[in-house]
Amino acid sequence: MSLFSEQVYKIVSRIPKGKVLTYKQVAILTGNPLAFRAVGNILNKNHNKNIPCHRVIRSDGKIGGYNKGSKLKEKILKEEGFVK
DNA sequence: AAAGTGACAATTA
DNA sequence: CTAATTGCCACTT
Repeated sequence: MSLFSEQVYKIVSRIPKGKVLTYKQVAILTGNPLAFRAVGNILNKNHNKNIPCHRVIRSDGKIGGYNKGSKLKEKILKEEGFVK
């Protein structure tokens, strides 16, 4: 575990239900606005169930991916009432 | 230790 | 407007 990943986990886990953050936003909150690339990488390698990684989407408004299947991610977002 | 990978983003054509 | 290219970071091998 590195400081960066730790920050990412902390922030993502703090995302309230019904809300979503973009990878860029998360990167900014971690303190590295240019590490949006790494944010996705962290969430991808570490599929922690304590962390709602499905609340993180692309800045383009696209779903992006999901360690359990991007299909499920999209489903969850719709279930939680998030609409782009 | 060095090179490669990826759930991205912004720019250019 | 959409499609393709380049740059970036941290992690994995």
